[in-house]
Amino acid sequence: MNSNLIAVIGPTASGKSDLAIQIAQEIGNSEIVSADAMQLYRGMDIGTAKLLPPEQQGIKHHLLDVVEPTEDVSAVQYRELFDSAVSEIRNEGGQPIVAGGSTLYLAAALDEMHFAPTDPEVRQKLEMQAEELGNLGMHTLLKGKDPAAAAKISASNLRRVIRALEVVEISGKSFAASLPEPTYRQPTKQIGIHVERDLLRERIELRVRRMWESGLVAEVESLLSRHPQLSKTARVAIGYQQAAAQLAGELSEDQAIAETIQLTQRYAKKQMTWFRRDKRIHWVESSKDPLAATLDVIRL
RNA sequence: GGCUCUGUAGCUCAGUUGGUAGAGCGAACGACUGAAAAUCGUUAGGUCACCGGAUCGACGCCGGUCGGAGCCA
Repeated sequence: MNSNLIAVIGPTASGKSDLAIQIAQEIGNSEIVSADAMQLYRGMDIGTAKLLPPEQQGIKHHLLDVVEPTEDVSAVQYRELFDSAVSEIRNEGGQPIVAGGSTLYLAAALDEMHFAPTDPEVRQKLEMQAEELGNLGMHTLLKGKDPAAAAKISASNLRRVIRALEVVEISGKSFAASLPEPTYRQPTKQIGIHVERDLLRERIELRVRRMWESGLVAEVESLLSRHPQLSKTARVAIGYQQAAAQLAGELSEDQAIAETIQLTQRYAKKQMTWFRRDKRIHWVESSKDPLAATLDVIRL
């Protein structure tokens, strides 16, 4: 058909996984590459809405269950995983279909992004320094070393201030605090699934309730018994924090579910804010035969 | 029936001795370059339950009406 990379993106619960499978079945000879920060983790299935093998309809899926939940995966590491998955598929003459909603991972995988290097020691040093100097002190420090970055980053956003200082210290160069116009690394068709707001809210609520019915709490219990210390990323997975709080008796089941629904709604909204900026995305309406609309875009 | 407490933003609540109101959460919008399901910013919401009174002036004082909660009969 063509050699374009196909990417299905959209907010949580918009139906990316299903649409990706349908596209794969329609096109044939296709494999799916997940772009989901949490589905990377082994043992985190229910709460990440991961498709289990029987649900994968015989379509091969990549980048599910590839790291332990005690590990962090940076955007650059994700890109490496992504590149090897894509070339593996291409080497066999297959069509890769990307599906996922982790915005920074998608950008790293699909776009030209030049990430400055990182150094755990430098960062740790800065984090300790931040405890003494506070947000304002760190921001002042950044102003001295990299005024351009300081002007773009709010003093209250300590995380980004520290990262900027880290980059300046390691590379001696200014931290690029603004996102560039995105450019694909290779020819790509991005399909965005748009779901009408109220409908998405309902879907999220339903999905979260089903997670509890399907045993998310038990999954979290067993996950934590194997890995008491989850990685920084895995630890903050929506639903997992709440199920853990329920296990600890800090939240009732109703509260845990309600909080998870709430956080998921906010997450979906944040994803949409990010995606809206990308004018290259071809949006398809979830309620209007998205598969047909997608095939039209792909065949263009 | 009596006594006490209570009615302020969608929700939970702050509001000093009277000068027409704030926070957190939520919502909408946005930023985002090695943690991204992260981190952070902006904005919009209130005839302060209702009616009357005293006062130059009431969310705040007085009286009443209607809702809540608790205790005692």
